[in-house]
Amino acid sequence: MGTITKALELLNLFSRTKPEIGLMEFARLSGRDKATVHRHLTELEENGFVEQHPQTRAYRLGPAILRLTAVREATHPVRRILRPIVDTLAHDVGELCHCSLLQGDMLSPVYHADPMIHGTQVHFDEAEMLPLHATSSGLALLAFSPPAMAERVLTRPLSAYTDQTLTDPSFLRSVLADVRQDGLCNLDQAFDSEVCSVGGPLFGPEGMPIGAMSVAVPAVRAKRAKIDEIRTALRGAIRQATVSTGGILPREVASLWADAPAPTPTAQRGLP
Amino acid sequence: MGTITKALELLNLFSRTKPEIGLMEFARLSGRDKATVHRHLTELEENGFVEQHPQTRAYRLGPAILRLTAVREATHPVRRILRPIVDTLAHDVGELCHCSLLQGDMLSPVYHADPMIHGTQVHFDEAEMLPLHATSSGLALLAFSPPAMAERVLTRPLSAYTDQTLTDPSFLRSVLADVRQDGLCNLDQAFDSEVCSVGGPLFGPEGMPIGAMSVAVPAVRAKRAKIDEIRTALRGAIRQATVSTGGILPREVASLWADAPAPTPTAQRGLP
DNA sequence: GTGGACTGGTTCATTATACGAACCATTGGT
DNA sequence: ACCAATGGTTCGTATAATGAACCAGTCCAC
Repeated sequence: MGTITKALELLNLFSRTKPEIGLMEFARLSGRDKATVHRHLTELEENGFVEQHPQTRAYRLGPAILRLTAVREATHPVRRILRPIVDTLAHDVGELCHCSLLQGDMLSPVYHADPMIHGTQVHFDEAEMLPLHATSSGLALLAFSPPAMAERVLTRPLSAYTDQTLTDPSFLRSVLADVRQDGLCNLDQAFDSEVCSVGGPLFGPEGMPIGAMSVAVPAVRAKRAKIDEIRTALRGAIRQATVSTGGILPREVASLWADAPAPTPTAQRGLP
Repeated sequence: MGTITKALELLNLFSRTKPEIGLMEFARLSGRDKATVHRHLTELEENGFVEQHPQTRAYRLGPAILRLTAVREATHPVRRILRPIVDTLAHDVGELCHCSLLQGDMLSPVYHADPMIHGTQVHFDEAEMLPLHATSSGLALLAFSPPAMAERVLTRPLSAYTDQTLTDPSFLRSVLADVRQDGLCNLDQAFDSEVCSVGGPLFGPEGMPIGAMSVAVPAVRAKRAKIDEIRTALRGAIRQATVSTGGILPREVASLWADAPAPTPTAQRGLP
């Protein structure tokens, strides 16, 4: 593993619940020597990726990432475009929605919205990368990815996050086949033991999946009717998100969802 | 220079006008060997800091920075808090406003707003780091920084961006003394040959300057009355920004601006 | 106050790793 | 068919990363 990766991995140790980390804690969490971590941190600090609290000497994420995000969003405003779509979806279905982009073999959260209208809420940490094999987002994405990629992911050791996580490659292959027939992926308590989710793929300009959008529901509220409502709304949101970000819905998916409503939920009224 | 810095510096080559960069161009711009750059880029890509366009093979900023920004903003929402303040200021004075955070010996832009009500507009690239000695933001910040920092910056070679950039350390020291008397810094065409700007410092929780906010005006519109209007509005915005981000206005500045209006511009009406 | 158990930070000999000239493989233009 | 680009890879060399041992400051119990 290269030095650059070692340094950048330190940044992944920050999270919503751990926004500041001291030197020794960094060393423990990363399993590396204190001196090494210190050199990496000072170099990250010189470049503004972390900053050090002058009193406590703890480190936190620095201003450089804000600048870089502004640059990316100025020319490639994925987050800005997805935000209102996710907000609307979350409001319409009354549950937590989030979208992520593919990063290597994981999903990197981009935005999430929680309508907060229920007492129980699904917890979502945008710092946490999501595995492909244990989330509805991930399986939805894998289903429409090149077969080589799915194989690469499925033939690796698959960690179980709950006792319902699917870790059998051959069974997962059959799940992917189902998802290809359907366009969406329903998953029960595979990543979080009290959460059911429905996810679908987002496509890029070449019709390749580049990310996913999904709705997460506390298992206790995941009745059939609710899930059906979510599936309808999600299809519309995904279509809108894909088109708005400059992607194209592959023919196979477009025909699958030919009867699906347009993004405006009013289209549903005509149905029996 | 360490390997980490070499890799992270590649990210600074992206800008609003150059959102995608190919391997050879990276090598030219960074002055490093093609093989080295390629290794750095692949390692950055593995960590999601850049992504590669599958067809053109050019690189652009990746999804990881979005995730990290979300983590920082969730626990330390400087940008989210500053945005409406800068928007309001830009609207009130009708000119481009921006705020930046200190990063080493440079300023890292965090947000800017352009009311776009005039034909001529000041150009602002959030990718570009700002020098301390040649901007009103930078001098405002230096004026209230520990003397050791100002000395460190002023005794280095000071590059001239225009023929009016101040590069004489002793003269700059006198400018800083004036700024300390006044709280704000006016600068004419020191960084951009057709732009005048007024800047002031933002303070952190220990009363130390952590950034700056400024208004940039095309030189042709920089009449005395306009500048006075800007100075008044800027003082209010800076006070509001400092307080809202959890900082404290040092006593010296608070007393300087004791007669300054509260953030709401209505306070001005009572003046003769 | 003294001792001990924590921190954050630094040094320097060892060794792993980053470097770059030279090398393919493709592409696009003439 | 050729040349001039580009992106990408290889491998011997030399540089830069590593970590055990070392300070120094802080906190707390006794």
